[in-house]
Amino acid sequence: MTIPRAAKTLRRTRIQEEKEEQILEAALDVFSASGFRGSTIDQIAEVAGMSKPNLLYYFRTKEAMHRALIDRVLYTWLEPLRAFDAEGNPEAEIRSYIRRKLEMARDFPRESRLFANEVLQGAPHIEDELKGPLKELVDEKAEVIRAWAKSGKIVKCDPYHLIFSIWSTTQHYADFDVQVRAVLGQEHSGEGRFEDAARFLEQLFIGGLRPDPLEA
Amino acid sequence: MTIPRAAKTLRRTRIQEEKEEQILEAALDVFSASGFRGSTIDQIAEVAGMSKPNLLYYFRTKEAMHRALIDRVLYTWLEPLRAFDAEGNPEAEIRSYIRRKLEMARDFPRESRLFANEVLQGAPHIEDELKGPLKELVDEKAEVIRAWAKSGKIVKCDPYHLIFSIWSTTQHYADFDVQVRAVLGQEHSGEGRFEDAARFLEQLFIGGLRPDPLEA
DNA sequence: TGTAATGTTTACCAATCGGTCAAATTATCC
DNA sequence: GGATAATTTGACCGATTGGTAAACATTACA
Repeated sequence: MTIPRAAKTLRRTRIQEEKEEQILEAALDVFSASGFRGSTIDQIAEVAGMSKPNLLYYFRTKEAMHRALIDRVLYTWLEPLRAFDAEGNPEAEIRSYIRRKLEMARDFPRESRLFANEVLQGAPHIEDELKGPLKELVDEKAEVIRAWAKSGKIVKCDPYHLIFSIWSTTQHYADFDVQVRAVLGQEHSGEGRFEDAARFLEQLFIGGLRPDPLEA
Repeated sequence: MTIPRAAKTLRRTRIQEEKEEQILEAALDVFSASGFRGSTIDQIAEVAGMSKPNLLYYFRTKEAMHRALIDRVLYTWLEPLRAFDAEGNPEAEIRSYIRRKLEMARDFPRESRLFANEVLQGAPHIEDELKGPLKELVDEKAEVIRAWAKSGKIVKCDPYHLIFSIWSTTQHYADFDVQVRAVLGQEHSGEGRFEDAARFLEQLFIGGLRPDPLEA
């Protein structure tokens, strides 16, 4: 009798690697475009170019596919924030954080939308990740920012809301891409909008965080 | 033979008003939480407290319900931007725009999520509204901002990206509420977070848009 | 090369989907 | 109060949903 599920095998074969990769790629396409509830296994199967039971051979359920996808993407997604360096120059750190986040919005919009869909619908599948690893990382970086503010390197401000504002402004260009393009019109919808956005956001945040000269 | 659809009657009865109201209220609950594809008529019927065929007596299709809901909410949603006054003081106008948008995120999060879901998933049902009325309104207000920048009342910047950044930072507190609360932790998840956000955002935007003293 | 494990597919299932129908119930108005 | 229009519902429809069973095909490896 054969062991019916790839998950139960101990060593992963070459085919397993390839097919799981192929499936997660398709799943990213579909989940990011329709959210968990709005996506169907059939859609993913079609995009992946294989039969539905074949998908379910590699991932027992729709939830398992979604979870595997999230696990795979989450670590990478937090990389820019992790790179935030306490020792660095505040202005340069914030500038490069904005730039990195904007690059991710441009180059990995599906990943951004995957999380956006999930969080927007109440984060039923990633609540633990938000309250655990994400919160810990943000707490750590918020402490860095707080120290910068205290020492007068940047203006006194709430570090959490600063981080939220960088997240929201940058991810906006991935998550609300259709709206951004609709408003900018055809003539400004080229990739140049990311450079314009970078210029504006750097100006906004650098100017808005410049330490108050009266305090010192 | 009775006319089978309420939509075909010329005068709306009291019952029609009430039930349509009741349905749209339930539809807002469900659509904002799961997006169009992820929502079902049965869910809406249950929330509305009536049978599915009864819903379909007032709105022939799921799409019709969604459309009616969007039409009803869109105008109100754009009210704060419409109130943006060219004659006013730039700093005060921007400050009050931020405040109004934040109030809406706090008081009408479902409306915010309704649009967020829709836009996030490619805006298949509101593309026309985005490219038409929304774009026109934004174009008009962008011109106002551009004039302020030109006359040195605020720093020279791209007005469209300024508007995007106000939208994204404020709506973030509605659309990503779960994430905001998870990161802030239980102790800072009271309604005070909206005041903290308002304080930070006003500081950021007022500081970031202050005209460069070197130019004048 | 044989064979056991791995991978793939066709056919299918019960549950749920959006939506219809006709019958039953309720409100309106003379 | 009775006729007529408006409203409500249970039963139902075909299509789609997530997922299964089992036969079939392929691969890896001795």
